[in-house]
Amino acid sequence: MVELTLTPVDVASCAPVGLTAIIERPQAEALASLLKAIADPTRIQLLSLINASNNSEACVCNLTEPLALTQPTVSHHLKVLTDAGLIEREKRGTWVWYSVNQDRWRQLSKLLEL
Amino acid sequence: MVELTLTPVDVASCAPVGLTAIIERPQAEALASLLKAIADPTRIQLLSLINASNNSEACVCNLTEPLALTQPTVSHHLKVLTDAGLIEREKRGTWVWYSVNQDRWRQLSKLLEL
DNA sequence: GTAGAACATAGATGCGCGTCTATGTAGATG
DNA sequence: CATCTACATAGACGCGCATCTATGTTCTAC
Repeated sequence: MVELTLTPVDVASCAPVGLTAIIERPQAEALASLLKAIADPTRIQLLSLINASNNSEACVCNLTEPLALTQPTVSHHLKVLTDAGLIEREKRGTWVWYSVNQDRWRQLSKLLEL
Repeated sequence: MVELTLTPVDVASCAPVGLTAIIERPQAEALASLLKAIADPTRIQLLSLINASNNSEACVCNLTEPLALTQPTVSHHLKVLTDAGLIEREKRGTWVWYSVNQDRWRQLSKLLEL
């Protein structure tokens, strides 16, 4: 199964100056891939849960219960977000800690400007 | 076929203050629906084409050729964007003119803040 | 080395969505 | 009224994706 062909997407080339100029197909597909990674209710809740956690980071075991999902499903969504460069993964011992990539988030905001 | 259950999505209740606080399921679904409407390369190109047109508006016949898609397909995408409240529809004679809803766009930017 | 815990991966399933062709509707023109 | 044009709607098809169960991998502890 092909997850995301761009891992992570080259945000800098997604669009010249937001949505004001004409966007060619490759850049449109890159931006769409990035948005598609966020356009899921479970992943939106994951992002908010990570941000609301202590030190703005969380491990998988802290995320399964509030979402009432199985561990593999949560791992899958975290992988989608990681591949898109929206969150970062850090293994410390047995646990894996995820945190939001704020730089990438700011880049996305600029791409959606009018 | 169920297009979008929220038409248009109630953006004001999508999230309290962006993605900093915990987002409950209904708000996450509303925000996801809105993002899903944009997370398609064809619709991103449509938005950029409309913005780059004279007076920032365009009719369907001006959008089919640059995208190399059939007219029903373009109409379908414009309906998705219209249902999401991201563009507005105005019929003048035989032509239908579409323009970007800038207020809604600004609302979306705020919802994605960290 | 063995056992258990935390997480990832593989494979299957069912639904959603992007695109098409075919057809319907509304406005302009004669 | 008849015809043409611009656009919308209906239905079908094939791919993508969100979720699950089952299993593999890695680290810790004894």
